[in-house]
Formats: sequence, C-alpha cells, structure tokens
Amino acid sequence: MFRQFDASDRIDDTARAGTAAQLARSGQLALLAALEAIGSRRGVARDEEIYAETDPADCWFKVVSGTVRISKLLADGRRHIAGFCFAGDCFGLDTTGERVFSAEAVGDAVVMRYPHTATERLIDERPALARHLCEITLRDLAQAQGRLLLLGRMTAPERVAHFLIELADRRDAVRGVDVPMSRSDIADYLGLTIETVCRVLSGFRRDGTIAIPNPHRIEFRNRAAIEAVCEG
Amino acid sequence: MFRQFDASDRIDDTARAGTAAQLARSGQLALLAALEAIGSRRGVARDEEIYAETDPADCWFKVVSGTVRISKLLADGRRHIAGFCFAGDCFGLDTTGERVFSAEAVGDAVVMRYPHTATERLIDERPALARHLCEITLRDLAQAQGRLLLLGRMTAPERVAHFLIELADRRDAVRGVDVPMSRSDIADYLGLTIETVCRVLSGFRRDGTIAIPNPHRIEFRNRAAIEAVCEG
DNA sequence: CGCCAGTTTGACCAAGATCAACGCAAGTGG
DNA sequence: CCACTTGCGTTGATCTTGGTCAAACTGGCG
Repeated sequence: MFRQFDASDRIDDTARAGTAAQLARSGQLALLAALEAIGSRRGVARDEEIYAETDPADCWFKVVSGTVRISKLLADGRRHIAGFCFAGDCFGLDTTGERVFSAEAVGDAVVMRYPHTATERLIDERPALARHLCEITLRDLAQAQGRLLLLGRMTAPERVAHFLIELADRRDAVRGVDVPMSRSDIADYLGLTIETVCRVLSGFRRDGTIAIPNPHRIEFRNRAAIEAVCEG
Repeated sequence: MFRQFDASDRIDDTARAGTAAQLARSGQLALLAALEAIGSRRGVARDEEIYAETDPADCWFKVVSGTVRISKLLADGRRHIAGFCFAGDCFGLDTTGERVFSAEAVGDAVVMRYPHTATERLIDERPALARHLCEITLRDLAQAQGRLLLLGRMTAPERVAHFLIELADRRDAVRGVDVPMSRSDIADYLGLTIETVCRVLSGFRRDGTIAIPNPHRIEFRNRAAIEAVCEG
C-alpha cells in the first residue's frame, strides 16, 4: 500500500505552517517527538528489499531520504507498482498481518521504522491521533481513486503527462523534475510498456513540450501543454 | 469514494459472529445502537441521485437494500464507476468537504444517512471506534489497490472474470450471481466498453464456463475456469 | 402492434504491445 | 588504455487487443 499513512510528514507540514500557540494547543509537537522515540533508522541499498510480499506486517516506515518503490509481482511475471514514496512519505501500514506488496529502494535510501505495537500504544494515549490518521488514510484513498481513473480511462500520453505533473507537484519542482526511477518502473506504475513510455516522452520532446538532458532529468519547456494533455 | 467506511456492516458481522460476552466486553452492540440513533432512513428510486459531485459532504450512508453506484463524469463525457455498494455496505465518507464522486441507486434502494457531526461526537465518546474505522478504511484502501492492479495490468477477460468472482464473493453466491447493474455500468467499472463486456461474456458462454439465462443473471458452469482466467 | 432501451453481434480501425535492433555510458578485465 | 560486456534507453516494424461504428435482436410497455 502506498503513501497510505503519511502521518508524520503531514504533522511536519502542520508544524512548519502553524504558530507555536497552535502547536501547543494541538500537542502535535509532542506527538512528533513521541513518534521519533519509537522509531529506528535503517539504510537501504539500491534495489534492496525493505520488506517482501507475505512478510509479517508488524511495522510501518517513513522515507528519510531517497525513493522507495511499492510493488507486486504477478504470477506470470508482470509487475505492478502501486506507488513511489519520497522523503517524508510513509508506507507499509498494512494491518492485514501479511504484506500484500513489497517495498524496495529505487536508489540508496534511508528509512525510519515504526513498530505497530508502539504506534497503537501511542494511539491509545492520544485518541485524536487515531482520527487524524483516519483522515490521512482517507486522503490517500482519494489519491488511489484518482489513479483508478488514470489507469482505467486514460491514454498513454495522458498517463505520462499526469506522471510528470504528479512528480513535479510532489517534489515542488517547477522548471523540471528529477526522475530517480527507471523507465521500467514508470511503465509498471502507469500500466504501460517501457517502449510506450519512451515513445511518448520522445513525442513530447519533438513537440518542444519537454527537454530530456539525460534519462533521469526531464525539463518543462511548456508546462501548460503538459497540463493540457492531462485533461484531454 | 466507495465502500471506504463500512463501519456498521462490519460491526454487524462481528455481532453475528461473536458471543454475547464478547459483545458486552467490546461494547459494539451499544455502538451499533448509538449509530442507529443518529441515522435517518431514505428511499431512493432507480437512477435517482443520492448525492452529486460538488455537493457538500456532511454525511455518510449505508445501504439497507438495493444497489448503489459511486461514479464520476469526466469532462469529455466518459464515465468512471468507482464501485458498487450492496446491502450492508457504506459509502460517502468524504471528509474533504465536497463530494468528488456522485452516488445513484442502480435499482430502487433504501439507504441510511448518518451526519458527520453526530458521528464525530460518537467517535469522541468512544476512542476505540476511531481506530476501528481507521482499520476498515485501510482495508478499503487495500481493495482500491487491488483494483489498481486490475485496471493497470489486466486483459479484458481477466477483468470480467474478476468482476464475476468479486460479485459472487460479496453476495455469497456459489452457483451464479444476480447482476443488478447494466452492461454499461460494468464497462465503466472495469474500464472497458459495453461491447467488449458483452463479447467477453459471450466468449465465456461459448466455452461453457457460464450460462446467461437473462442479462441480469449469470450462472457458473465451471467456476474453476473463471478463477483460472483471473490468474493468467 | 410498434416503439424504446438495453443487449448482442459483426466489420473495421487504431492505440499500444511485442519483437527486434541499435545506441550509449559505465564498468571490467586483460 | 583499450576491447568487451552489461544494463538501460531509444527507435522501428509488425501484430493483437480492444475500441468504434453500425446493424440486428430482445423483452417490456403504451
């Protein structure tokens, strides 16, 4: 499951945005500290697995640095990527006992690990946290719904355009985006083949919509055009 | 958002499964009664809207009888169906202020309406409820992830086979399933066209996998074969 | 009976998958 | 330092799946 529980990053955001008085009132600073106390840090090498399908799901994670890929291998070898997590995003909050997806580092990454048991104790102490987390999960569910639309109804150029915009929005990039993942990762995320992703990107480049100085960097020459493709 | 908050039906299930002692301990019977107290009943005619996109989202619903369709109209006229809700399923728990999808009755239906404000008061009274609802939302998120896979990577026969099995599992039907929705609804749910849905079903019928006594009834002649299609 | 909405079937078309080269940069070992 | 390999990425040719367009069929209903 991807980004389904970005508790801490949202709390981070609130902390950054709110006044000290607001913070004291909501007690979120203390909450953040409490979360820090129950977490442990772990470095992960490129393509290393953080957890595998069918592993027991006894903890959840938050990306400190790098990019994490949440994926699932089908019986016939097809792969589905449920999502990518960047610094601040959280993942792996399956309460279903067993992992349904696996998580791997796209490049070298650092993650924080939070045991479920400790998290639940924290929830018991602070009932407001549970409702907060529930809202966040609903937000992520909404994002999944958006992706359903993407995968169910959109053409290849629409999917790639959405991917670029999503990437730019999530990384606060305006002029262009770094693309840490491979073409194969993008394809499996968008439900396309590597070749189609390449062709669509090349098409955008020919139109002058984007520039591709190297495979892992895409610059916007005409962002409005990309956004127009997103619509139809 | 579909089935993202089947609080009450799951509580129902637990109530049916658990002993009286377990119920008393968990207090879920009281919870159920409290939910009943804040809800109001509403009858809905075929194709009548329960709420529309952009309506304020100040309540959530539970299907008492009939089938409800959660859908969204795209700018270009295409329609996306996020899900179907049957008796016991809940829907419409958007906390985002404004509806992103609309909900309509597939046939005549009856639903219960629960205001958000009253629900939140109930959550404040019973902190355990919030965690419970959170878990349920996570389960629905997992289901959405499964549908992502379906829409992203699966062929038309695989999608239709999954749909039939999902329908059968959710309605506890073994020999066959009632299909209350139209072919058009199925198509928009699976990201296919009406014609493709028809052709795939006709194909299954020719193979002797299913029988179609009438468009709204599909009987399994060889369930294993359908399940085999689900894999690959 | 004829109309109407929904379903089914067929003929054709196009988007994207598949198969197959080729390019290119980063190792690797002589 | 230079062949050689290896892993990606890109491009082209061809094929398949599912979409599009069109027509026929079905059952209810005025």
